[in-house]
Amino acid sequence: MSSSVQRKRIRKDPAARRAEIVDAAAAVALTEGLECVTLRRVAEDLAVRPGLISHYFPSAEGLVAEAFGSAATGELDRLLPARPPEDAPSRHLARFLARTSGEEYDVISRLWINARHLSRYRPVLRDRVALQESAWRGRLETLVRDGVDTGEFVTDDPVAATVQILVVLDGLGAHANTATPERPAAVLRMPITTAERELGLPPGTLDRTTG
Amino acid sequence: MSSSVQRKRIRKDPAARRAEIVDAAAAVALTEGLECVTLRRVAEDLAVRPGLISHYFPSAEGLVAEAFGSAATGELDRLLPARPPEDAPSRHLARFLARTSGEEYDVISRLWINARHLSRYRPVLRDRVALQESAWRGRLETLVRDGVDTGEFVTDDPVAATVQILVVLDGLGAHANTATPERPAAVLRMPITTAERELGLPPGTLDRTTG
DNA sequence: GATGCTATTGAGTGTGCGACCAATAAGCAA
DNA sequence: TTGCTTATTGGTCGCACACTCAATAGCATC
Repeated sequence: MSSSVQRKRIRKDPAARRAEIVDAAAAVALTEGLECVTLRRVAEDLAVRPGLISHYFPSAEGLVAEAFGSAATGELDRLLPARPPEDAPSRHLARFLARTSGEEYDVISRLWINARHLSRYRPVLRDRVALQESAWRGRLETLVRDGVDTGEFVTDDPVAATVQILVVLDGLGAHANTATPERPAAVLRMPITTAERELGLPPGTLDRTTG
Repeated sequence: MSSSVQRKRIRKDPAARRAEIVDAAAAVALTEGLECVTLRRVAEDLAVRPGLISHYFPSAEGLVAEAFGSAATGELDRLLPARPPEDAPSRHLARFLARTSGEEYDVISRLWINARHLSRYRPVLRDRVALQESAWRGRLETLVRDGVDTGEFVTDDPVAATVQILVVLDGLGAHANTATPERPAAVLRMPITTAERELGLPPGTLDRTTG
C-alpha cells in the first residue's frame, strides 16, 4: 500500500541490463565523478536493488573502470570523430582543437583528472586509463599521419607531434576543477600554436573556421 | 599492565601540537594521498586519540587543506628555492627544469593531481589549491623577470612565458599515477624547449649543467 | 498449464569515516 | 599546596560503503 515502493520486478536480458548499468554508471561518472559510481547510486538511478549491480559486477572496481571506459569512449567520439573523406585533415584538426577550448571540454578534463588520480588506488581502473590513453593518442595520430600523407602536415615524427599536442591539452585541462584566473591569449592558443609548429603549418591555419 | 596501551598523557603547547599534526598530515598526503589524511590515520601516527585532532581541526576538511598547503609549500622550496645572487637566472632555471624530470618529481605531480581532483568536492581545499598555484606561478615569474632584468631572457610577456612553462609541466605530470609508455625525446624535452623558445634562449642553453 | 532456469530481491555483516561530548588529568598560577 | 584552565582521552552515534547469500518471482520452454 505504500506509495513509493515498487514491488514489481522487471526481468531483462542480461546483456541489455548490463549495458543499462554501464550507461547509468558512465552518466554518474561524467556528472558527479567516479567516486560517486557506487552500487547504491547506480541502483537508485535504475530503480533496482544494489544487489543486482553486484550480480553483474562482482567487484565494484570493475564497474568504475567500465564506467570510465564507456564515458571516455563516448567523449572521444564526440570530440574527435572519424574523419569523413570530404574533410581535409587540417580542417578536421582545427575543429578538434576548437572543441577543446569551450567550457564543454571541462567535463572531459574533469573526467580525466578524476581517472588519473583514482588510478593511484585502483589497479583495474589504471589499466583502463592506459587503454583509453592509447585510444585517444591513436586517433589523433591517425589524423596526423593522414595529414602527412596528403602533404598538408610536415613532420618527421608523427608520434612526437601527436603526444606534444596531447600533453599541452592535458596541461591546460588540469585546472578544470579550480577557478583559474584569466589566462593570457598566448596560453589559450597553446594547442593551436603547438600543432601548427609541430606539423609545419603556417600560423593561423588552425584557427576557428566557419562551420 | 597491558603492553601496547599508553595511558600517560603528554600535554603540549597548542601551537607546537598543531604544527606536529600538520606535519604528520602533510607526510601522509605526500606518501599515501590526501584521502588518507583522516582523523584516525593522523592520530595513529602521532600516538594520540582521534578526538584530539578534531580539537585542533573542527572540520576534517580544514586539516586536509592544511596538509596540502604544507606539503606543496615544502616541495616548492625544494624544487625552486629562492635564487642566491651568485646564481645566474638561466642557471637557476636550468636546475629547476632538471629537477622536474626525475622520478622524484612524480611525488609532486601525484600531489597536484590529487589536490586538483579533490578540489571538485572540497571547497576549502579548492581555495588552498588556488593559493598554491599562485605561489608556484609567482616564484617562477620572479625568476623569469630577474632574467629579463639581467638581459639573459627576452620576452615581452613574462606572465605568458611563465604560465606556458607551467602548463607543459602540468601536462607531463598528468601521467604520474599510470604506467606511461616510453616517450619520445622531443616530448621529454618539452619544458626546456618551451622555456628556451619563450625566453628567447638559444637551443641547449637550459640543458643539464654540471653541478 | 506446468516446469526449470536465473534474474532479482531483501536482509544482514563488517568496515571506516566524521562528528559529538562528558570525564579526566597535566601543568601553570595564585 | 590548592585551584583553575584546557589539552587530552574514551566512548558513542549515525552514515555510507562493498560484499554475501538464501529466498523469490519473471519468463521462456515444453
